[in-house]
Amino acid sequence: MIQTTSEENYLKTIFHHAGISNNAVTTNDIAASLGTKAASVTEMLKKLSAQKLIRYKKYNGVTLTDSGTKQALLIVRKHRLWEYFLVEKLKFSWDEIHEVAEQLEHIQSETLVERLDSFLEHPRFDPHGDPIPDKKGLIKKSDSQKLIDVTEKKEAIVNLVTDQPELLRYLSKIGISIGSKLKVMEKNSFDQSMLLLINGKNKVLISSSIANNISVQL
Amino acid sequence: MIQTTSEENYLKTIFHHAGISNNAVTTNDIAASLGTKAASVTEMLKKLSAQKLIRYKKYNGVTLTDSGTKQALLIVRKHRLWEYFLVEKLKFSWDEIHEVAEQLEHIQSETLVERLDSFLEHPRFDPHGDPIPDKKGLIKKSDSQKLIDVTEKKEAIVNLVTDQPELLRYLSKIGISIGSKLKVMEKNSFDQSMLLLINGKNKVLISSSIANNISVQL
DNA sequence: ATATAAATTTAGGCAAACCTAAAAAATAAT
DNA sequence: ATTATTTTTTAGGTTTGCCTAAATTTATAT
Repeated sequence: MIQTTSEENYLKTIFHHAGISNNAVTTNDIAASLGTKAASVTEMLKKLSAQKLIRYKKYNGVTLTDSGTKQALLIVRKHRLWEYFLVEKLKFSWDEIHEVAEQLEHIQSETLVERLDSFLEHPRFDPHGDPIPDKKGLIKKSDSQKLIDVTEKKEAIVNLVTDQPELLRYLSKIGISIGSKLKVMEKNSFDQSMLLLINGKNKVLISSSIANNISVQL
Repeated sequence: MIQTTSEENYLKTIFHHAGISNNAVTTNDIAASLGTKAASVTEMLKKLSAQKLIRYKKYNGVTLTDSGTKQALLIVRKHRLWEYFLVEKLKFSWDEIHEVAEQLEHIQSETLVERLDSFLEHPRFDPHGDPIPDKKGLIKKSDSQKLIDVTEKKEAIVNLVTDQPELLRYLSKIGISIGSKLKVMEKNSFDQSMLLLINGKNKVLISSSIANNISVQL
């Protein structure tokens, strides 16, 4: 059940592209992320599929199975723990850590990960603010935060909206309600407006005052 | 100038077999250590030779070049620093560390090694008591110790012998003088006698009273 | 010194993970 | 709806690091 480094990288990439809602991911997207060619991706998808880590149907993109998701989350856990270690203990700045963590995340030793976690006193977020899954691959729900504070490229789920009927009406019109999945596509620094992708479908631009009134969790 | 993991393992193995005095190492010995077959070793020796990391002449064994030795020492440095980390910080017992350190030593990042070294406050010996080379690949000479205290399988260089003329005569007869390279082949626990390999050539058994009067450094 | 044994190298193959180029399927555009 | 475009897959190739079996070289033993 141990994956090769390459298989792990594919799982991780699929996981990151699929987002929380485990959307189907395309061959080309994977190739682009990994810097490989589509043909190589197809080959690997067959291998991962044979291991039941992904659901793969020709020409149809892939989704992670539960088992695949768990594997991916454990790799993410390792990656983020090492990032935390590099910043907190070795005093790396957080733009130096990615390359090294990419290597460290593939070290195979459950003991190592758990001892590292203890040594670091069970951090819940990595230096980029991303949550660190626990040893079972579960991400503890983060406390909710204002949408306006969500970083670019992050996905979040709508949690609460203030009960101003006018705002609620507007939000429902553009397709935002509790439980909606939002991805922050762009944040415009001059006016704090945000371009959102709603439920993976529609793009909408919202003003900072609206973003300020939507509460989400990652 | 960056090696593959496999190349690094070959260099390290050659280094460990060659000992301080850089003796020629045989194809079969390398194969046995690495759990590969002789044919695979031959193949790799050609690659390392092409990179001028070893001197290789068919049927003649190999020795490390200066460049190869330096590479090997840097890998050893990483290995031992990680071992120290695992024991001192992550509370591994020292029989659990080898497998993990074997993986960690191949992480490619000079910055990582140097920051780790600082974080650990520049340890000079790993948990097995082996010296940790510095960033230039130099092993600081350890303080001299009595031959009787040297661990089995370790190599040491004769440093000082007490000036008892009788002892000196005896030692010179069996081929031991200042600068001789000794490898401790066996230590007999019942009488503390030691079987030594002198300068990689002759085997000699010495009693504990003699071993007690020879000072060496690793 | 010659035969036997052991060590080493060569030759030919295999699996993993990549590639290019061509074929097939799905999507988009007129 | 049919063509054009894009995406994906298939069909060979390449490289790295390993393998087995056979050939060669070196070492050992009578």
